[in-house]
Amino acid sequence: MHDIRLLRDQLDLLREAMRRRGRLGELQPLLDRAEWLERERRAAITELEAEQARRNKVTQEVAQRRKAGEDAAALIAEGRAIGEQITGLEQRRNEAEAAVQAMLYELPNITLPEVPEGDESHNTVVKSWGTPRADGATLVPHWDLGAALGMLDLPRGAKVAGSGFIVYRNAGAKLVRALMNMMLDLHTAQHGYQEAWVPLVVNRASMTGTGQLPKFEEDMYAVPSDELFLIPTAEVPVTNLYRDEILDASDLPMGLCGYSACFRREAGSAGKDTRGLLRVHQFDKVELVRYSTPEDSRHQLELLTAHAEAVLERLDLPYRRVLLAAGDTGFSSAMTYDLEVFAPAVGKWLEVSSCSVFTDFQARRANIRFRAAPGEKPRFVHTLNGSALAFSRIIACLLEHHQQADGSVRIPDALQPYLGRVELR
RNA sequence: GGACAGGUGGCCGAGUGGUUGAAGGCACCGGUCUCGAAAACCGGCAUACCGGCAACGGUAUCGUGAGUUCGAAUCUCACCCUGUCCGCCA
Repeated sequence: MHDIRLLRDQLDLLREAMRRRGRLGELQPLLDRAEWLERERRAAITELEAEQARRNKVTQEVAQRRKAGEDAAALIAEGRAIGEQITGLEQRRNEAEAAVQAMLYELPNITLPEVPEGDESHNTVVKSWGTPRADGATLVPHWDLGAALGMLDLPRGAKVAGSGFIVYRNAGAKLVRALMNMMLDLHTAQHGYQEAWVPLVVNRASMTGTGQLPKFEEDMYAVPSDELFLIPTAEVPVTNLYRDEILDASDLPMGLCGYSACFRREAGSAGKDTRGLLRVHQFDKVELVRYSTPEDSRHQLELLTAHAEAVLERLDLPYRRVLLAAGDTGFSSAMTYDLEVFAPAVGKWLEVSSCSVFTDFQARRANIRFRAAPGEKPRFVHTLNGSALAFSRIIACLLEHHQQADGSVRIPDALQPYLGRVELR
C-alpha cells in the first residue's frame, strides 16, 4: 500500500509508476478518482473536527452549569443538534476514507528505477550458472520417470484430493524430507537465518498485510466458516510475525526462514504448463524472509538472491537469474529476480524462486516499523522474501537434469547424506 | 464446546458518566550533587490525523466494532484475545 500522501503531492510519481508497469490506461481513472476522494476525505475531516470541538465546548459548559446548580436545558438541546451533525459528517468521512483505502489497495507498488519498463518481453537474464543439457529429446519426462521409479503417484493424488495434488511415495517422499532438511540446514547454518515453523492457515489481516488481499481472494483456498485462508506461501505467516510491532534497529537486518506447504487454486491457468509437477495446487517450499532498513534493502535483495542460488548450486542444477520487467513484477514487489532452472525433457526454464524487495509496501500494510535510535520516531521497515526453494519443480528438474542413460537419477553430493543414497533407480 | 476471570501508555498499575491523554510506580532522557558512579532531588517523557510557513491550535485513541447520552476508559450489546476450571480430542 502506498502512503496516502502520494495522492496529494506526488500524483505524477504514482502515474509514472503505473505507466512503467504498462497499466496506466487501466488505472488512470482510478487514480483520478482517488485523488478527488482524498480531497473529499480531508474536507470531511476538517468539518467534522470543527463540530466535535464545538460539541466538546458545549459539553463542558453543561458540566459547569450542573455543578453550579444552574439550568442547562438549552445547552443540552444544542448538544443534541450538534450530535446529529456529527453523525452525518462521520458517515461522510467514513465513506470517503473507505473508498480511498479500497483504491490504494488496488494500486501496485512502485518499481525501482533500475527495473526495465514494459511487459515480460523486457525481462532480462542478468546471470547464468551451469550448462543446460542439450539432449532433452532423448530424456524421459519427470512425470513418466517419477512414476517408473515409484516416486510419484499422480493418479492417486487426483483420487484422494483432485488433479494437481501430488502423492510422493518411497524415495520420492523421502526426497521431500531430504530437500527440506538440506535447505533449512544451509540457511540456518551458513546464511544466518532464524528458523520458524508456522501455521498453514492465516486470518484476513495477515493476508492483507502481505498484499494477497483484498485483490487476490479468488486465488486462494479459504475456510469460510472460520474466516481463515490456506497460505499460498510461508511469506504470509512469516512476514506477519512482526505485524503491528516496532523492531529495534539492532535487530536489523533480520532473516527468517521456514518450511511450509503452499496452496494455490491456480484459477484460470487450467491446461497451461500443468503436466506432472509443473503447476500444482499444493507444493512444498522453504521460504526466506528478510527485514531491513530502507537504506539497506537494495543490497539485501542481492544477499537474499545469492542465498537462494546457493541451493541450486548445491543441487548442481544449471540456472539463470532473470530481472523481471516492471509489467511482470508482482503486485507488492518493487523489484524481483526470478531464478529459473532448465528442465531438459520438458524443454523449458522453470521458475523455482522469486526473490523480491517490497520496499515499505508490505510494511505499511502490516504496520511493521523500527526505531533507528531511542527517542526517534518509528519508521517502516523494508521487507524482502524469496523461495529457496520450491520443491516440486526442483524435483522435476532433478529427475530430468540428473537423469542417466539407463533411466537412473544421480543424486547431487550435497543431497546424498540427507537422502541416504547416491542415485535413484 | 461450556463456566468463570480479565484485556488501560514501553512495562506494572489506579480510575464514583462531566478539564482523565488518563493518578502512582518502573524504565528511559536531561540536569543538580559527585573525582566518577550509585543514591537523592528537579525537570522531561504516547501515537495518529486535520489546519498553519511557523509558533501553535484542533480532533481522535483505555482489546475491536456498534449503541445509550449534551457528554463514555467508566453503562448496554456483539465479536476478538488471554488466563483458570470442565468436557472432547491427535
